[in-house]
Amino acid sequence: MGRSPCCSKVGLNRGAWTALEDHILTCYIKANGEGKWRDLPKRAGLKRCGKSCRLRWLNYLRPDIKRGNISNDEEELIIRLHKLLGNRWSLIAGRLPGRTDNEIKNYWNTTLAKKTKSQSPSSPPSKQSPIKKSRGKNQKNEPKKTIKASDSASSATDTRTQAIRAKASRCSKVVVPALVSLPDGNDTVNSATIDPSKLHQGHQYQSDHFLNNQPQDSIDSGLVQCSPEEQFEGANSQDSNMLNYGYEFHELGLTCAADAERWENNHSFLGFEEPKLNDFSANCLEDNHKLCLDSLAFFLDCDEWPLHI
DNA sequence: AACCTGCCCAACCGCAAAGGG
DNA sequence: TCCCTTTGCGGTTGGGCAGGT
Repeated sequence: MGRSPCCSKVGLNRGAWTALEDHILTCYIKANGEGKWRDLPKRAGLKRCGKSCRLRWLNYLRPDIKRGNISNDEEELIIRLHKLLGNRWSLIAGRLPGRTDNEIKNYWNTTLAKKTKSQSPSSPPSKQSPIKKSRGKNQKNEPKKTIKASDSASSATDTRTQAIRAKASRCSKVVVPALVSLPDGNDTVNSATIDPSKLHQGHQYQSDHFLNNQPQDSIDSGLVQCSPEEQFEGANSQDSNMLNYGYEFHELGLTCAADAERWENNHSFLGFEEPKLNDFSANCLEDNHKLCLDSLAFFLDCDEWPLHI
C-alpha cells in the first residue's frame, strides 16, 4: 500500500503488517515500552522503519484501542468537534477514548463528511460524492482527485464557523505549581517538576491549590494557568491531551471568570469524569481515557460557548 | 463467471514542532 | 542561536473487497 518506497528504505518491509510482525512489535513494546521508535525495529528485529512501527502500534496494536462500531454519541461528538476544531484529528481523537486519529479521519472522510454535507442546506447534494471521486482500479492513470486539505477544511467551514486552530504540543515534564504531596515522604514541594511517568505509577500528587493559587487576574483573564508553556512543558501524547485541556480551554476563548469558576464547580467541562480542577491529580492522568461523552456534549451545548456554531 | 465501479481503511509521505547538543 | 534528530500530525494513496452489471 501507499506510495512507492523511498530510496532510504530499500530492504525494509512495507505494506500490510503480518501477524508475526504484529506479535513481535507488541511483545517488544510490552517488554520495553514505547518510544525510541527509530531504534526499535533494529532492537526488535523488525524490517520496518521506526515510523511504520509507531504508526502500527498507535493505530492498531495498542491494547486500549476500540475498533469499528462508532456509536451515535461518538459520531455526533466527532461532527461537533470537527465543527470546532477542523481537521485536528488528533485533538478530536483525544476526546474519544480508544479511538485513533487515523480512524476518526477515515470515518470522517468516508462517512461523516458526506453526511454533514448533505445535511447542510446551503450545499445541495451532488450526484457524486462531494468528497471523494472514484478510486476505481481502472482509473489509476487519471489524475487523482482526493481531498485536499483546503477542500476538506473548506467543506467544514464553508457553511459554518471557522474552525479553531488550537495548537497541540508535546510535554515531557509536568510542572505542578505548588504544594505537591510526594509519595516519598516529602510533604510538599513548590513548583515541582515531576516526571509524568511517576504520575502513572499511582502516586497521588495533590495539587489542591492548583487553581486556588492562580492569580486572580489570571482567572479573570480566563487563563487558568495550565498552558503547556506555563505549567506543562511539552507533552507526551496521551498525557498531553489531558494537560492541554487547560491550554485549549484558553485557546477556545473561554476567557471569562465564569468559565474558570465553572471549572471549579465541577461541571465536567472538558470531559474528565468528576473533574474538579482542584483535584487535578494523578487519578485524572490514570483515568485519562474515561472521557465522558455526556459532559462533552454539555460543553458543546454550553450557552456561554463563545462561538456560533 | 467475469468485469466494472465505488468504498473502506491501513499505511505511506512530507512537513513542522519539539528536544537536545 | 544554530543545527541535527526524533516525534507527531494531517493529507494522500492504493490494495482489497462488496455490490452491481
